[in-house]
Amino acid sequence: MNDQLEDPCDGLEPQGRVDRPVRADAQRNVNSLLDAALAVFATSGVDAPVREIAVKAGVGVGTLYRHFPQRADLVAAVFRHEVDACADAAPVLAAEYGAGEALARWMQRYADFIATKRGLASALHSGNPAFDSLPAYFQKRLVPALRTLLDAAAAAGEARADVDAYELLTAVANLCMQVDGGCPAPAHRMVALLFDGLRYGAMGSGDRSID
Amino acid sequence: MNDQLEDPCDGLEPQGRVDRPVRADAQRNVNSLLDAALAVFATSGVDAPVREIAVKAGVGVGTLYRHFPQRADLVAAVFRHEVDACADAAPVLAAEYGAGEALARWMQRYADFIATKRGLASALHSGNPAFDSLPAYFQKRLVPALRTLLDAAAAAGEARADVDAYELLTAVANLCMQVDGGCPAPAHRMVALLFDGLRYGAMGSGDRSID
DNA sequence: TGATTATGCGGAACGTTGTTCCGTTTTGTC
DNA sequence: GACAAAACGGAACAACGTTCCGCATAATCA
Repeated sequence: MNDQLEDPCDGLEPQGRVDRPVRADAQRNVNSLLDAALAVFATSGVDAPVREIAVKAGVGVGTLYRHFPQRADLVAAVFRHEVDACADAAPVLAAEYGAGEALARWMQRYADFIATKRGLASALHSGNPAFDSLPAYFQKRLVPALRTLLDAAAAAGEARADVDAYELLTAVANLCMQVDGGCPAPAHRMVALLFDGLRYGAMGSGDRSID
Repeated sequence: MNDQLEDPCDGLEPQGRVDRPVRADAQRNVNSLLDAALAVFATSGVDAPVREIAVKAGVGVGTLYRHFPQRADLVAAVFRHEVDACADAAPVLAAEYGAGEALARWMQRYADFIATKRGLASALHSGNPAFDSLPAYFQKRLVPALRTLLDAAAAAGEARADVDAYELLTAVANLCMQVDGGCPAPAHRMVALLFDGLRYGAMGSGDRSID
């Protein structure tokens, strides 16, 4: 797969110290909106009314539309925000735990992320151009994050070395996509099983086939 | 897979000669609505406004909602109508052509059906209970239709005998799902390729593996 | 054929949605 | 503190799905 993709995300949150600084209240409201949207999407689904999100964020709908010109832009921003949070968890876990444990914990973290994105999956395929860049962003942020953990675990002899990060990512996604309802326990068990497979492969010669 | 499923579809179109006959104008309007909805969905997608469908059918929205209490019910009815048309084409083709040719033509017919159902695929997974029975209906009508053609072609030595109807059905569906845009030519070529695979298997011993 | 009645029809009207607009408020700068 | 630019709030608009009810009409019996 190709890593030399254009970055489809910028200019939303971080330092825009060119020309004019972002006003403090604007920055605060963007954060409030992202938090509120995340909470509302989790409870009422991605089809929840924008007004509900604006109320929960304590802003008017005009403010919402100032920062996210279309509803889908807000959905996409929340998605990117979550992808970022998941990717950023990787180095934190790597610093806090051993290589194998960090990998295991991140896979569960990623599984939780996927499990809460049921409504988004169909939105992604709705043909709305606001979602066009999301798959690439997903891949660009998450594949390197997992690859780093995977390589470290392999170097420490705590995971097999012949697993592709992208394939593992989609495998876990498919695994968690099946379970319905709010209960994450079955997905957790399946992911744990998969991780044990990684661990098992590290014990032998390393060229054992996965399937 | 199990064939002893409840029939999820009845009481919509055919003879309701119990108690009271269906009024002629009502029957006519239902047909007009199904025709209009099919045309509108094809041009504007399944998200087209109900008013547009009512206008095209030459009826008021009240009439539409009398026959289809919810928008999704109309979508589901159109889907079932199309599934019926596709399934009913099988015996017609079988009577008109030789076994191999009938199978080939039906597969193309089915591919065209799938190719025009892009918007429906995401609607199916939207969680709306109006769509719950559709996958079962799809399977119940189409699997036997294909199996009959497949068996006849195998008996005539024009197709291999070791292919499961359901698997072939989903394979063609996946094949046609990939292509985007209105051009059906690539899907047709892929399906033709698949059919040649069936034919090829018939020449040898018959136990050659497909993949 | 004409009267009767259940059945069906039409489209105005309602509630909810995404989105726009503009007068007012707030923020950063001199 | 004064000023301009930026951002805010929420009423208002348009489009949608759905409901409602007065009116039309097809089937039935005389």
